[in-house]
Amino acid sequence: MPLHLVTWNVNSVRARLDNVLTFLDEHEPDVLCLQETKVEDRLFPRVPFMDYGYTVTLHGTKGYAGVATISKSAPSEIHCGFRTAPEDRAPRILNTVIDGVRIYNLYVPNGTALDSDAFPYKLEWFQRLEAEIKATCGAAQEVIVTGDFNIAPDARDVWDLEAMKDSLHFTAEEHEALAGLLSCGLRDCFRKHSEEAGQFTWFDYRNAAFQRGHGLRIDHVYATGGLYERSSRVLHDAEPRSWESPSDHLPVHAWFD
DNA sequence: ATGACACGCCGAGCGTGA
Repeated sequence: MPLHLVTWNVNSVRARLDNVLTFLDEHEPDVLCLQETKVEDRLFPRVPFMDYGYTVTLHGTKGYAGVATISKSAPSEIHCGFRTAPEDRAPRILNTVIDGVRIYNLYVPNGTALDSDAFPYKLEWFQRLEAEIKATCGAAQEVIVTGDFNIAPDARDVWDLEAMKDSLHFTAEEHEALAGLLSCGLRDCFRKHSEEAGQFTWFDYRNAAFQRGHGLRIDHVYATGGLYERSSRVLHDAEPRSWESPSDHLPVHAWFD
């Protein structure tokens, strides 16, 4: 069964509602994984999504972080956050099974600054997720892990290598944490189709970064073996960036045959 | 570049993002 999945950090679903609905109407993906919804579940604008025929699955809180998985088929299984205690300090993980595929929709902690306590939290967060996903990946079920990873994997994924060296989103510790998470057989669908450098998914609002091509590739789609083989195309969609009041992230499409 | 820009927050600057 073919699958068209999109991941998009929308930087507030309410501030971006018109953009998101326009996008949904235009592309009709099977699954839309949103991050940074910045709204508690009872105030999420579910109705317009339901009017488009989608099921809305939420894990949010007031004002910051938050994830939502919008899907044509209703999930057969839903887990919010880590599956083992203690609870995460923010809503960042929505783990659903949709049409037989387990989909982890992630908003990875930013890390804030290397000398802040948010940085070790980011690294520990990856270790917890790795332990959880390793228990799943071994099973027969195919897995997609997608979302805003807040890590640029390698030199091709940053606009200024010198400036990014040893800085947040591009440290050896973060690269190790990401490698650990992926070591159970998750592979980068974008890199299946392109070795090109400078293909970014995030551009700072400041300093005309988008116009200058100053960005990072931090929004990713990873898949296990069978699904990775079925990955036919990945697209960083620049069109919504030209709309009024855009998100600082592009939506990333992933098609599976 | 301690910069910029944008979000939500019981309402004005501030924390946060990347």
